[in-house]
This record gives sequence, structure tokens and C-alpha cells, in this order.
Amino acid sequence: MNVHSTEISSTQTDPGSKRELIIQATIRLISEYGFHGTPISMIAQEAGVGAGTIYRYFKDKDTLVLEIFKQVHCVFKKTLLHEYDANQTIRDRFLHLCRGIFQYGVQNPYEFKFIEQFYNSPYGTSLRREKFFCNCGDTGQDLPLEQVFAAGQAQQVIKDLPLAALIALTIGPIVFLVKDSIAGLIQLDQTTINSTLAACWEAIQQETDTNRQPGSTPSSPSTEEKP
Amino acid sequence: MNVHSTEISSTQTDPGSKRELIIQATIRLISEYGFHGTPISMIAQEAGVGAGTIYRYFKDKDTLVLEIFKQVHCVFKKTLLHEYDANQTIRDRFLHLCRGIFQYGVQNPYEFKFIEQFYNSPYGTSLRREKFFCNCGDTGQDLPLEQVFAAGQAQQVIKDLPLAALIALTIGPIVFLVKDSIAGLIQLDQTTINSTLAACWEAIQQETDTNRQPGSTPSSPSTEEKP
DNA sequence: TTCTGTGGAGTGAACGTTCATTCCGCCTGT
DNA sequence: ACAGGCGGAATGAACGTTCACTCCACAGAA
Repeated sequence: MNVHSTEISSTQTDPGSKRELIIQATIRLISEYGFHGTPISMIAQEAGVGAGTIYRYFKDKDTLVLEIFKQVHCVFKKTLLHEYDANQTIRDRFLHLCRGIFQYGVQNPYEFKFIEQFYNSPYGTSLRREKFFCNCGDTGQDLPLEQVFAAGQAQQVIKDLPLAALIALTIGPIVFLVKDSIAGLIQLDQTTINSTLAACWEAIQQETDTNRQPGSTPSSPSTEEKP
Repeated sequence: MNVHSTEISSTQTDPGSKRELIIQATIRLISEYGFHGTPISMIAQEAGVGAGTIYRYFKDKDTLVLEIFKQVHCVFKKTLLHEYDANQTIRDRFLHLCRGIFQYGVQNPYEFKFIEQFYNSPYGTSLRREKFFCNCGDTGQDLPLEQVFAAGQAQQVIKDLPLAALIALTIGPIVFLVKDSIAGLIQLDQTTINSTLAACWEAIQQETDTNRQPGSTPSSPSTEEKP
């Protein structure tokens, strides 16, 4: 009976349905203008439906956006785990996940920016602070990338940096580049993606001390900072 | 006579003045809630002034935010260039600028997030697309970090990646980490900053098969600046 | 000194607009 | 004929902006 379903019905992705039109319009607009920058009237016009129709499918604007985020975020995570093999080497798992983010961003620019908008909103940061996990079927465990980092540190393949730093060193460049790509500032071909990911790996990988020259110690560069 | 000055009068930073109260409140609120998320009434309340007072100093809401951005962005760039020596090695110049961004972000969290909000807004991206330069006294030339990258590539010290990728590999992690720091998700001490910057450098540095000698060509870098 | 006129900073209620949300008549499929 | 999905006008709240007014510091007259 409840039309405003909180659950994400799995096969409700019938394209052309009013609900899907509303969702797609919302993603497109909010990814560009943000939550407060896109009125319901704008969504209705972009979707080609009446404003009232939106409230037939979603309780209010907040619910609309929250439900879309859950759905998009879930699909995003599923995409990353597609053909993911936990038995591969640390490096290969790392590259698989990172390449997946790149791919997803290039192929789903609106969804990508939508997720980013949400994460940077007050709601998103509060969720991040509570360690939010999308409960869309999986076990709600840690993100696979964090598992890779932990395993890599245990094997001394990945540097002993704080987890947040490792995430920043990999997700940061990817998000930056994908956003530039979406904005039309750069053409993201496979070569650029691969060389950038190789650079990311070099940033986080633990160097073996066999070919390490004693000339410079990059862990403490020119320290005249205040204690 | 014109109170709505477009110019940024240099010594109008009298703290306690109504204008400065409005600016600080705007930065604080917009950095958290975004442009459309912070009404004028909220700014007025936070600043402890009447709503009408804001329009005594700024033509409208757009002008208010744009003027603040110009001012904040200008101070930010000046901070980066403080004690900057263009004769240092590529690596030292790189570290100086990146450390400056870190420092600025940690010490000015509201301003940092304000700049980020602005850059990610439709206005900001359109400005970025037109290669926006802050005309606050300097010559309007390229960002120094881009110069460092170009010089580093000419010396084969920095990888031959697209400029956007190099920027993403350095600014991306920094912005990510500073935002985590502001959100209270990580404690950004000097050690973490240094090791993260070392990792960034490893990501972008060109590996040479011969051991890199410190005295190869770093002492006179002014000759291979842009032609 | 005291009083009074003046000008500009400051205010917040008022205004028209736009927002999110509701409601009701239409229209289509059965 | 009828039920229900649907559109868009209706609605009240909230928004950006304005403006008539208060307040205060100060100059000049008495």
C-alpha cells in the first residue's frame, strides 16, 4: 500500500516510468546545481511530469534525494565489486578497484557528481562521521579498498600511513581527474587513466630498501617547521 | 560615494567592523551549508547585524559571495607565495607550495571549504573553464604549481603526465585530507603531512635509471622556465 | 556649556517572488 | 461508468531585497 517505499525494490528500474524519469532528472540537476539549487519545479520540468506527481512516489524532497543516493551508491559499489577477485595480489586488487571508480565516473558522470555532492553536504559528512554503510544487500562490512590497504600494510607492500591518508592519496586524484573530465577540461583516455593509477600506486607502495639510495630521506623533507 | 565598492580595499580588514562581521559570518555559513543553503537572514543573525545592513556593504547576495571569494582567494595565493623562492629545486618548490596548502587549510578551515564550495559551484567551474585568475595585484600569470610542473617536466624530474593529472595527484590528496581534518576524522600532525607530501612527490617524480644526483641541474633552474 | 539641526550607519517590518507541498478536476484504461 | 494516475493551479512558508525609520556623533548657534 505504501507508495513511498523506503526499500529499494531491485527491479524497479523500468526506464520510461515516471518514477525513473524523476530519479534521472533529479540526479542530473542536483549533480550540477546541488540540493538547494534545484527546486522541485525544475525537477518536474526536466522529468516532464507535473510537480504533484513527484509526491506520488516520494514523501518529500529529502526522502527523494536520500533514496536516490542509497540506490546510486549501491549500484556504484556493486560495479566496483564486479569481477573482483579477493585472491589477486594487493596491487591488482588496488588497480581493479581504482580503475572501477574511474570507469564508473566516466560512464556515469551525473551519478558520480551526485554522490560527490551528497558526500560533501552536511548530511553526507555526518553520515561519513558515523561510518555509514549502504545496506543494499551486502554485509555492511568495510569498503574493499580499506581491506586492501590493511592487507597491504600487513604484507609490508603498502606504506604505513594513516588509512585516511592512503584513501586521500588514491581517491583524491581519481575524483579530481574525473571531475575535470566531466567539466570537459581533460580527455580521459585509457592511457592517462593507467599512468595516473600507476602513479597512485607508487605513492602508496612500500619501497623495498634494495634500490633505495641514502641520498634523501623523503619522510622528513626540509623540516624547519614548528614542533 | 559608492559604498558597494568592487575594489578590495587593502586595509578594510578592520575586525569588529560590520563589514568584516558580515564577511566572516558568510564564510563560516557558506563553507558549511553552501550558497543556496544559507539565507541572508541566517548570515545577518550569525553576524549580529540587521538584514538590511548587509545591503549597505554589498549590492546583492551574489556580489557578497563573489567579493569574498576574490578576497579569500587572493589571501590564499599570497600565503602560498610567502617565502617562496623560485630558485629552489623543483622538489623543494613543490613541497613549499603543497605544504602551504596544507597549512592554510588547517589554519583557515572555513576559508578553505569556502574556496572549495565556490570552485565546485556552477560559477566556479565556468570560471575554471575560462582559466580564471585572481586579479588582486599580481600579474595574473599561471599558478606557481603549474610552473613547477612545467619546469620539472623540462628537467625530466617530473613525469610526463598531462598537467591536469599532475595537479590531481597533488591537490587531490591534499584537499581530501584537509577536508577529513576539518570534519574531525583525522588529526593532521606535521608527521602525517610530511609523509603524505613525500608520497605525493613519489607519485609525480620521474624515476631515473641512474641514481639521481642532487647536483645535476637543480641549482640554476631559471634557464629552463617557460620560453 | 547647552541646545538643535544634519547626515549617515543601522535596523527590521514589509514587499513581491519563489519555494515545497497539497489538492482537485481531468483524462485514460478498463 | 468508474477508479486512479496525473498535471498544474492553489497555498502558506521562506526567501532576497527594499525602505521608512531610529539612533548617534558631531558641528554650529546661542
